[in-house]
Amino acid sequence: MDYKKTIAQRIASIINIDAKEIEKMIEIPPDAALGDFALPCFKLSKAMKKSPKLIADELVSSIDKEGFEKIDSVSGYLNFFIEKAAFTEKTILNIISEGNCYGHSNDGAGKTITIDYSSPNIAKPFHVGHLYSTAIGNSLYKLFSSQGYKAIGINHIGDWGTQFGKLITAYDRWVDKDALEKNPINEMLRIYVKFHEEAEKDPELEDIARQHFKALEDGCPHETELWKKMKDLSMKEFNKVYDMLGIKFDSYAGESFYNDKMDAVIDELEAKGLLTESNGAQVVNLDAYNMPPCIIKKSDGATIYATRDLAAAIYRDKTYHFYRNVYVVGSEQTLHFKQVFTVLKLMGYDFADRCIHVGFGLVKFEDKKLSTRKGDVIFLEDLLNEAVSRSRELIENKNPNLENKDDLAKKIGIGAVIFTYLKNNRERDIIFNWNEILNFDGETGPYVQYTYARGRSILRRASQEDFSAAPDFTDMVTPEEFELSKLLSAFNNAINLAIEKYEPSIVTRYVIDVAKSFNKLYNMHPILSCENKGLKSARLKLVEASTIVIKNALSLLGIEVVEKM
RNA sequence: GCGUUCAUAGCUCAGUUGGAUAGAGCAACGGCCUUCUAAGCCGUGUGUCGGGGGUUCGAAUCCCUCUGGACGCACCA
Repeated sequence: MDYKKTIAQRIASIINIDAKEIEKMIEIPPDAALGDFALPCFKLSKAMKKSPKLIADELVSSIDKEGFEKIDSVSGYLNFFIEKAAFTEKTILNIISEGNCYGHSNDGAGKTITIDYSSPNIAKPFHVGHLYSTAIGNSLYKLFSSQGYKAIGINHIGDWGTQFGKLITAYDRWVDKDALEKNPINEMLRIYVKFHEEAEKDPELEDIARQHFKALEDGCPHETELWKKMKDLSMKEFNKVYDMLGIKFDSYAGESFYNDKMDAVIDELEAKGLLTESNGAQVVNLDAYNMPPCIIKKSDGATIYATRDLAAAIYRDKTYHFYRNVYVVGSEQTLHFKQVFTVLKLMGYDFADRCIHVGFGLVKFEDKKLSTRKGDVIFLEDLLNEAVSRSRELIENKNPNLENKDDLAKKIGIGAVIFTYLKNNRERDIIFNWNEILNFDGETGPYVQYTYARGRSILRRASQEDFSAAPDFTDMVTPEEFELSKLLSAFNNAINLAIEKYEPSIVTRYVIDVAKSFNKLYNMHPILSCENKGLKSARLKLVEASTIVIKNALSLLGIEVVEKM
């Protein structure tokens, strides 16, 4: 039964206020001792011209109490206590029958969501900053998919732009071809950093770089060949990281993919009278929107990222007919996306309103920013490897007899890193700290995985016992059992909120709560040695339901579970 | 200077969209493994919710203002 709805209907039948209005007012008390649901009567006070306390008192005496243990009136609040056994039984059995699909729905059937995430730049290292977009985007992909949306994961690879002019300039002068063979990203990073050092002394290099990029756009063979080579080498490296993370995309259409689609966009802007010339560049003036102009074509005739983003948005609309077009890109680009969406709107594209920029904070060191240009970066691969070897060490320490230790270490270590990235509000900056990210105690990925493994261990033992009894929930009334069941039943709320706010951390927080609640119960109430047969069986069901929810929730975050650890 | 955004315990952060005594984790200290995995559980302490106004029966949450930080502000992405 949907308690909020039921309560609202019963109250609506007594007083003359719409049930939906009442439903919105119902809340969950801060302390379970106060009740499971509550209706604050302060808002009703004005309309009914009575004191909140009197309203609550009158409702208590007249409301239908079926399905509730008791209903209290406490200082203006109407507090509802639901019948525990009936609730836990229904919740738990429902979760088990839905299994891997628990939490899923068809709410988004027929709607397509394009999600642009990860999008690293070719010829640059995939560093710890890139994981933010990658992890958030991947989780959103799974969240939307779980609700029946058709999600399209797009890796908008940064394989075009002025940086290639710089790289080609640097390649021509300083590349070490042996080093490039052995460790392509390192060598490309080295010459990219050297370019910026040299350009400080000799600004002419910047001009040469721009010329090379223009030549690339015009299809000159030398530039094109080098571009291809660097792209192939980079993609190989990126795919190594995606394999470690277990992430795949539906499309790798990067910036270069739109190279032949930009002229049409520029023509269209021209035809719609939106282009003006300013200091030799072609721009769309956005004064009316209190924004700087959006540059479409630079004064040297080359395009810029805004042009490519316009072409990409139009392409995605035509190709996917999206319901939402989501960009998981750092918050520092907020203005850029506002400009692009506004230009789309000015072009007459209504889908502009369905384009969403999902921003997130910076990953930085304690004292400074990560900077590819200066070479101040930590490779994500190094972080992941470090996390894996740390968890491998812990396994050796704590449980050396486990099988497949390497595989376990990988799932735990990488899961820990992803979990950390998805734990907090995405708008927050992440201050990169090795000790913190490699700490596996407390509210961490390993904690949740450990909880799952504990639950699975109990279920394994139970299945080996010669035990069978029909589950009987009538005695399942302790606060721990009831609280855990309530949490498990709230999985969908967490998912829906996460989707509404494009915020995976809501699911991360939720699964931490489930794990905490489970561990508390685990320590207080024996399960396998429970003497009441019916209750033991019911508790086993609760354990099973808990493992299902943990597994499904972690899966929405892109994290795997382990059976033992 | 303009714009966006943030400020909650020593540190890192939650806070269910305005509700009941503001909560976790880490760090510190103490307790719990001959009983289901101690990567766990239990206990102990700390707050002018950045300051000041306002709206409201009621504000960490909404509005204004000040202070401090982050990010952005046309030919990088």
